[in-house]
Amino acid sequence: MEKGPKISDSEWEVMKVLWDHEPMTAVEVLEQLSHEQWKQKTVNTFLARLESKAIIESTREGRANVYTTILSERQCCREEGKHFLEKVFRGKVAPMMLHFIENEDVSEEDLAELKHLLDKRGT
Amino acid sequence: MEKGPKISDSEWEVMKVLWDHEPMTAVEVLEQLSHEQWKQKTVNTFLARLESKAIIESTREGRANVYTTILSERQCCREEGKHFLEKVFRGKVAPMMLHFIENEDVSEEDLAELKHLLDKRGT
DNA sequence: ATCAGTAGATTACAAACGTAGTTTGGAGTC
DNA sequence: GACTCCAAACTACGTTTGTAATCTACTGAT
Repeated sequence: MEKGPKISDSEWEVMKVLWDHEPMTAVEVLEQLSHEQWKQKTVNTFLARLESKAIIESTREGRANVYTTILSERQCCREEGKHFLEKVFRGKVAPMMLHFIENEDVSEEDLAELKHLLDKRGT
Repeated sequence: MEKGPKISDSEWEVMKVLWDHEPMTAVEVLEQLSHEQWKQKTVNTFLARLESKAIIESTREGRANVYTTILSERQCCREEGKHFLEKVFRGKVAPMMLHFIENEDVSEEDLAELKHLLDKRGT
C-alpha cells in the first residue's frame, strides 16, 4: 500500500509552478511565484525538502541546479484527493460532490460538462 | 475574510466523532475511536487543543468535562473544501469533479444520484 | 482525617512546517 | 593569484502536530 510522501501547503505552491514550467532553476521558480511573498532562500528550502522527499530531482547545469518533477500532478492530486475525501467526507463521494455543487461557484458550463461526463460514464 | 482555524488530520477524527455523538466526555470520545490506536491522554490533548482553537467547548458535569462543538460539520467541510480545491485543483471545480469520477470508486448509485442532482440543479 | 483512584491540567519531546540567515566553494575580474 | 559575487549547502528557530507521561486536585471509602 505505497503511501506517498506528504506534500505541505507551501510545497504544493512550488510543485504547481514546477509542473507548469519544468525544468526550472530555483530563481525561475521564485519568478513564477512573484505574487507570493517568499524570499529566494525560502523557495530554495522548499525545493531541497521536496528533493529529499523524492518528489522532485535536480541536475547541475553549470552553476545552477535545474529541477524536474518525479511525481506527476495527476499522481499527487490522486493521493491528496483520496486523503481529503476520507478525512473530510468520510470517503463518500456523492455527498462531497453535492457539497461542491452547492457551495462553490459552479458555472452553467461546468454543470453541463459534468452532466455530459456522467452520461458518458453512466453506461 | 474570516479565516477559520486549522483543524489537523487527527483533530478531524475527533471532530467527526463529536459531530456524530455530542455532547460527550473524553472517555466516550475514546470509545467511539476504538478502531484507532490512540491512548486516552492523546485524545484528551486533542480535545484541549480543539477547545483552545475555539472549535469546541466544554462544561463541567460533576467530575468530567462534557464537550460540544462550536463549529458545525458543514462549516468545517466548507472551509476545508475551499482550501483543498484551491490548493490541489487551482480552484477549478469541474476538473476536480472529473478527477473524482475517474479516479475514485463511484458506485452506480452514486452516479445516478449525481445525475439526478445535476438535473435538478441545472434548471 | 487519611488514603486511593481517577479526571483534568500541565509538561514533554521529536518531527514537520514556515520562513529564512550564514557559510562555502567555484566562476569571473583585475 | 587575489578578490568578488552568487548559487548551493548547511544551520537556525519558533510553531504546529502527533503522541503521550506526570502532576494535582477532588471524590469516595475506611
